[in-house]
Amino acid sequence: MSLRAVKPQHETRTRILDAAEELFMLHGFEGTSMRLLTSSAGVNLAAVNYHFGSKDALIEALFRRRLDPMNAARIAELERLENDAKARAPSSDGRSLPAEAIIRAFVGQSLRMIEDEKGGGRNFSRLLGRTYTEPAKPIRALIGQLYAPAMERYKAAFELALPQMPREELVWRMHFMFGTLAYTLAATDTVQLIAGCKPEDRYDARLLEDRLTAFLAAGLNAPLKHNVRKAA
Amino acid sequence: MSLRAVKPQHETRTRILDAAEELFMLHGFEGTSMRLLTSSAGVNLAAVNYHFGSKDALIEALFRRRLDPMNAARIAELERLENDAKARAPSSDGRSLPAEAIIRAFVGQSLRMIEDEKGGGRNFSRLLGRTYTEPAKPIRALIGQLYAPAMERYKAAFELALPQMPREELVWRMHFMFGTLAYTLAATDTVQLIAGCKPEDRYDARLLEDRLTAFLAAGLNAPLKHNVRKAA
DNA sequence: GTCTATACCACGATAGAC
DNA sequence: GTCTATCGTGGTATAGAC
Repeated sequence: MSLRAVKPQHETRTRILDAAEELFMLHGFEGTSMRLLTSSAGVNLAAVNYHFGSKDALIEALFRRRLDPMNAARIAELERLENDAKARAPSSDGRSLPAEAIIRAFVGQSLRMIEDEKGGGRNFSRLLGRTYTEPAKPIRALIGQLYAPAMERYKAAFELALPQMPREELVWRMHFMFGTLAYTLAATDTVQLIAGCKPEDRYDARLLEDRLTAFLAAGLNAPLKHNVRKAA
Repeated sequence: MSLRAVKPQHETRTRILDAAEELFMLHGFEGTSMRLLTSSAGVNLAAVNYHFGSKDALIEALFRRRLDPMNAARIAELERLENDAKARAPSSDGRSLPAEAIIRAFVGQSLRMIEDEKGGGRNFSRLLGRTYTEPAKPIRALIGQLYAPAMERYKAAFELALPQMPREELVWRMHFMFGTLAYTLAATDTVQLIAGCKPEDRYDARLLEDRLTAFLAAGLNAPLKHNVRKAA
């Protein structure tokens, strides 16, 4: 057994990714200079270019590191719920779940990351929430691509849960839901628009999950107005 | 009577502001260089510094130009609704309005700007939606400050409309609502997370207002769960 | 007052020595 | 893997022309 300390694989890569997560969250992608980033990570200025190729490629690696496992967990959670429902009612024709359970499965994965690690997950959550509206098109495209598999599964689940809802209206309401989730993630340190709201405070992730799920489930199930029906 | 053409006051300022609105929307604040901005506006590189002082000061002027009238219109609209309600039921003790009417008054001001001008208002809408989660703290602080007067009035209106709701829950639900609005504004060209949604298409602002108002009103009026009651 | 030309330092990226 | 020098470009400041 060797006495030397375990040398983590790609330690430099990890140090860069962790520093990038925090600094991108604080100052944005363009607002974070490579000089600040590499000096914060304790690595050489050229290390990012060596390990990732460019600043953009670093950003991609940063999102893949967290988003791939997160969306895999989302899909696994949805399938677990569907299998449970099928086991409990084997005669039922579909794998239909209550819309609220689908919403909770989706948002829970994001919200739990807020209080997950000593800061890494929290930093990433805020960063992710902000990135839904990122101006740079390649980054938006990447996010869309990383979300696509989970998004398809959840969209199908919502269609099963709400067979009476026009498809176009469902798409809009899903759109609204992701907006609310994105803002909630980003807003752990965003504009204090509303007096009395202290978004800097420590969160009870479970309570926030309950609040957000209740809000979204009610919105998703809002009564259909006539003009909306006609447009669909 | 002079024959010379009317020389608009501060024409250079206006050209810079209009170009900045489009370029900041397309590439973000940090992603837009002063050299691109000034050449697009057809003005000298130093013109921004002369007329505004700095890039940050230009950003502030850009938001003030649209946001001050917009929030003034919001307050005026709310007061108009309240006076109408009072006139119709003079014996009523409060100026209480239905929550849905308050929501519509607020979001309508933003959504109508999407199809307002030949591009300026539309550009600004997207930019504004994205800026709620802007990383740069001075910009977030500015937005919060510009919204503050309208926000206070609308918060008071919601408190009148929903006297039974715990204050903390109301603040969270207002938070969710602004997130949804922000995302809806920004997402006219954002991530295509959901297959089948074509956010680039021309909007019917009135239809979008109906969809969004219905979603938000249902979320705001969502039933209160026991744990949320207890936390409040 | 308004605009132009130009200089200054920091940035991202890269090539090549170690 | 690391370090350094270097290139083109970024925001900013200012001197001076109109």
